[in-house]
Amino acid sequence: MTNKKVNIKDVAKKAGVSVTTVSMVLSDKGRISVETAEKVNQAVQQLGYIKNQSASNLRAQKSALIGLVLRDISDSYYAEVAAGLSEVLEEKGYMLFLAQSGANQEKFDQCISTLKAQGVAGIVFCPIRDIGVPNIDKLIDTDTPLVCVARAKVGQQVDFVGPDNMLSAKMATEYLIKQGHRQIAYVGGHSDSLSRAERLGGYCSTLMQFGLPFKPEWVIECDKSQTIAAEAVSQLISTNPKITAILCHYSSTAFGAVYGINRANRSVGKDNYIGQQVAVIGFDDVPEAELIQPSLTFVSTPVREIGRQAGYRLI
Amino acid sequence: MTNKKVNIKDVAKKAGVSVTTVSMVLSDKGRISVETAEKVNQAVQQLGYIKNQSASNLRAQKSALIGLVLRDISDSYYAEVAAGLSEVLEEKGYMLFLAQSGANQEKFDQCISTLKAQGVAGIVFCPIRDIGVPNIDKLIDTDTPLVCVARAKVGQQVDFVGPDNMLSAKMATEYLIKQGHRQIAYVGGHSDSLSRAERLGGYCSTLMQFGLPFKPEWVIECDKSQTIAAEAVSQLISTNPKITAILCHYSSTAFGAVYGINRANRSVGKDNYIGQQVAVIGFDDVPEAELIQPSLTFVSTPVREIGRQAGYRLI
DNA sequence: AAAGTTTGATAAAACGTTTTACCAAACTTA
DNA sequence: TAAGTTTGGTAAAACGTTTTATCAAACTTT
Repeated sequence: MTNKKVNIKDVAKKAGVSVTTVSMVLSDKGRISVETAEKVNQAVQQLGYIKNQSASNLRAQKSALIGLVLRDISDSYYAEVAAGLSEVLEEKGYMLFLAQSGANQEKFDQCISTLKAQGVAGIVFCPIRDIGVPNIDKLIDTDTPLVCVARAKVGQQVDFVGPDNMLSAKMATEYLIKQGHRQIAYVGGHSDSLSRAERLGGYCSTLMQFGLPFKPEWVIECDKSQTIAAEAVSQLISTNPKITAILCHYSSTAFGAVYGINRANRSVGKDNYIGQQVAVIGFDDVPEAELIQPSLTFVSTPVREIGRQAGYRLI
Repeated sequence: MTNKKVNIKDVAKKAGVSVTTVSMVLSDKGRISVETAEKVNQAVQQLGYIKNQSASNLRAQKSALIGLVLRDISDSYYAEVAAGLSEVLEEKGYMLFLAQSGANQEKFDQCISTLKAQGVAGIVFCPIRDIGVPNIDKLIDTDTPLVCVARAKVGQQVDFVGPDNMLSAKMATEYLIKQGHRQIAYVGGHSDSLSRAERLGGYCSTLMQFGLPFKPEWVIECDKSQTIAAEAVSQLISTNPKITAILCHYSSTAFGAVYGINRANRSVGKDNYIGQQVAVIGFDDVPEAELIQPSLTFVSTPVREIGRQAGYRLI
């Protein structure tokens, strides 16, 4: 039992044809008769031949590999992007390379570099917070197509796919207004967050569109943690009892808000009468959220679709 | 501006040395003087040389690539595994290939085949439900190291990494018994699920260990969905009012149980007095579960660690 | 100073494909 | 039948590395 890997030469010998012919049969190029094709395919089958992609890529100077760089695949947002991307790539016969950049610039660059060494045909990346414009520029001057996937628009330099934050904030705000709410707060996120800026834009413009005032003191910046959000919300509605609805930047902010609202002796709900209840709308996708906390509403982002779009964009 | 990619030959020319020397400097092999090393490194820097891995792999007949095959990366369990695996691989200089097999056998085989074509140094896979033993055998006869990651032990043929389902069920059961519970049910999962069998084993043996009877009618098989679980639990505790605790196979089963318990006019809680409250323990990791539903307890599985272990095992 | 050894470097052969250029045989056309 | 064209196929060069065998020069030992 020879353990040597079978290569195209072995197949050629077995089929009684030349290496060229085998290659052509396998890649469906050139002119070959049905009989020889049949012979070759049989030989392939019998020997269990698997083409060596490294050799193929080397010679053909191209590959069917796509690189994906993201901070952490266990983040459900990124995982969803990866799933969507993988779906369409697979369909087109591409393979996906996964690289986790963590939160630091150096590792990010290294990921890109490694991917290029692998000869990827394209790269999809999710920028880390503090990646500056110059750094992105550094990536661009290459011949590898790039697509940037992010939670907010990061610049004009790169092909970009992301959610329409402004639109979803508009929708959420409009929904609340149409329910009769007039005092709507926005809680959560950091002031340097682009997605927050975009959503605030949608929030703000919708208020104006309906002739409602925009009050800066109703916009609260706060950390992602539930407990901090709970505290912030509790304080907010205690000092501003007129508030009847809250837009929450993170899903965790929304869950925290539930506790904050209870702590302030109010209750969470969609009913606007008596000003007792406070409506909460969160952004982000929370699977089965309505079952876990029926009183919460979420504006979902089609994250998987974003991944798919990135794939299409690349091809 | 020549757009041709710079290769090792260019570097050699620029540094005024041979190709061999460059290769040796870059891979830290052979004997080279510090000065030449310096020259080479400078040339690399100046030209922005990136090694062509395809060529390298081809010649060296090996690669630093690891393939990961799983059903769906957006499943948080698998995503966590991927993250753990990626962490340790990165550390060791390996790269990760991601392949989604979906739920069908054919695609699974194709994934494996593609990965082999890429010349991966090893494969980590999560078997899909209906992959039979013969199929796994088919994979084994290769020279590519394999590690199987699963929610339950799938056979002895392959190197296996997975959670200790029996142990966690033992712990959960013991915990409940020590809280004073005597009537403990197990709800959720399918009878052909191995992880369920393992957990039931732990549940059952712990009952016996404490001299408690095992009642088959307290073990309910049911679908993953919350609504179905709610219905099943409601019925279970209505017909068996003595039950004071429920082990739930999926986290969704646990969330469903909450509704089922309420529907049966009981309440969820850890207190065992009066037999009014019913304790619920779920398996699986639910991030921030205690904040979402403080009354639920979960036995967590160190999924990321499993991914890491798979990585170590492979190297 | 002759013989051995170490050091630092190199030319050339591989690795397994794809592609280019070319060819004989079999048909078509004039 | 001579000249062209199509068909089915091949030999050999290339892709960019790594590795093997080899070598001159510079030291060490006798």
